[in-house]
Amino acid sequence: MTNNYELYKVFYWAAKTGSLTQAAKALYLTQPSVSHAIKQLEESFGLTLFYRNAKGVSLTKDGAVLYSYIEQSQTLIQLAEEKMASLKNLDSGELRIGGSDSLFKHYVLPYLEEYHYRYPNIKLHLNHGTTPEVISFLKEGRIDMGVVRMPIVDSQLEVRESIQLQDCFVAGARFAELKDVTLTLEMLLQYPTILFSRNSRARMAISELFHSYGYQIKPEIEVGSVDLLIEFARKGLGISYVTREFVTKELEEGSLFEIKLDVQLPPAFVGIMTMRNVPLSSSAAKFIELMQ
Amino acid sequence: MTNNYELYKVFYWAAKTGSLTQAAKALYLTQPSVSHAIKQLEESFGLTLFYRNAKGVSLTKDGAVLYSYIEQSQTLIQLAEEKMASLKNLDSGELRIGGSDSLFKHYVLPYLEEYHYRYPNIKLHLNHGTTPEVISFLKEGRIDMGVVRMPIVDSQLEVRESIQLQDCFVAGARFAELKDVTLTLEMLLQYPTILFSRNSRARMAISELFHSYGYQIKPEIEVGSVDLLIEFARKGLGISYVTREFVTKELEEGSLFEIKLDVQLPPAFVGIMTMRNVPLSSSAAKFIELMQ
DNA sequence: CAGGAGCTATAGACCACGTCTATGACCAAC
DNA sequence: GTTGGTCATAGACGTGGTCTATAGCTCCTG
Repeated sequence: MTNNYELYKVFYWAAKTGSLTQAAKALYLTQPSVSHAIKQLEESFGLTLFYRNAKGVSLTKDGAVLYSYIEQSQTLIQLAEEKMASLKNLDSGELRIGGSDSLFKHYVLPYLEEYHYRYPNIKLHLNHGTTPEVISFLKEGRIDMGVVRMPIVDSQLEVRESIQLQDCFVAGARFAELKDVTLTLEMLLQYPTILFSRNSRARMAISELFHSYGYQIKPEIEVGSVDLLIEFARKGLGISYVTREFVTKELEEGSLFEIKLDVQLPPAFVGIMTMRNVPLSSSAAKFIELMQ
Repeated sequence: MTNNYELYKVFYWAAKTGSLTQAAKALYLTQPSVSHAIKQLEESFGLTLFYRNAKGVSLTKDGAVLYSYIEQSQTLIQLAEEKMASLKNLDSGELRIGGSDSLFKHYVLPYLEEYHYRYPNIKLHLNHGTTPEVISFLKEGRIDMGVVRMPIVDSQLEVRESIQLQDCFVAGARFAELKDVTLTLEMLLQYPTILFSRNSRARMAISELFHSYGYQIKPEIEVGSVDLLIEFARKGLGISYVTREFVTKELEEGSLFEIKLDVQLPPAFVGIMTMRNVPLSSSAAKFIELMQ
């Protein structure tokens, strides 16, 4: 018993409308096609499904039994098709993004607001973690995309380069004497520094820079969040290494100022990671489109 | 959005087995056909349904949503097909018969026993009524077949002639003097007679017979059931007009004897009625086959 | 009662499309 | 590197689903 399921669609409409002619219209077929289809079903079961009357058809006992199953089945398919359409045009679905707290707060958030405004029925899931954590989230399929600092070298990942960030050292009023001075790395090391504690891209980048000049940077204070980096610098606890774009407000209002150095600190790029060879969900594709 | 539902069957198996190749085997297709089918579905939705891995396929988020609907839908269809098969081979279903009490008791019952023994899962419904009532049951679709006395003249009905019955007059010990006598109709009328009260075929037939000879038969007693006809005759309340085949036991044991007449009483036939132009249910077809 | 307007069934022709074979590309494991 | 598994692609083939045309039936109506 392995029927062409298409026949059930015909059966459903014939039973529902009580007329082969009406069913044909609903299915954009001709009446003989419907008649033929019903006959096929009947022959495959060895049962009569419809009484043929002068004014249409009506279900036999056996046909009514079949209908009770097929009706539900068809309804489910119709619901499925509607659901697929709503997923397609982002009337439902979800978007799962991984990244660091600071990038979320300072970079992704505005886009998320716009996205949520446009597609209010897409559920948003944000998973924060370090770059390696985000990468494994991605590989495990727990997120659709990750927003992290470049460079990323992983052949399984596809990385879209996004905005450029410039890290820098900033200090508050306590170190006002450094405002108009250009420091060397060596001079900087005389002051207490505050670095991000976790094994982040930014931390690694600055350590390497000092190392390449023969120095080693040992922070006075290590903190676990970008907000604390900023806060501690403002309070005068030391000189913080932060992303300039994330302290625009403080720099403008003067609560922090940037330390000028005689070396160029390396720029950083934000990358939007997705799995190579894994198709994007429409929600994720739309979000990436929005960010670019 | 009007898809070929056949594609959902392919999708179901692909998702269920996690492999296009396995799905192809389950459906007796080739792998490229399955691949093509899935692609069609994906294009029709504008969504990706599967991740293609080296060792098979796995559902995307969208695909998983679709599967949650389609799985149920397919299960229903499979249940429907099983149910149809069980209806076909009489593992389930019902049989609704209409007829008179006496015919049920003396004629249909043995067949019903055999039928029920062979097909214990077929539910039996017996509806008793007069011939016109049974005919309207049939026309209303409340029964599958009717067992009544002939003749039936109705172009909507198909009537299969069944066994022949012979009505006759019987009496008990009280009228022992009539045992070896052959009576004329006129002589018979001297005795008290007991007839069936309802407007039955048998009653009509005997009234007509007397009428055609210029007499009129007025029963001493009218009773509402065949059992009472027999009982009253045995008790000596009169001469009952009954169907000979229904009193075989009493005739054999001698509690009743048949009155010989000088005229031939008309024979009666039992007819099995079904609706012409309305297909028989398999349960009814089987029962009729059993009776013949 | 004849004729029309529904309905479904049947016959036969046709061509799209679903299926096939053959092959390619890719990946993982040995 | 080789082998054996996966899915994707290309192109050919032929069947089966669809069509048109028509018949047959029932009911309704003038």
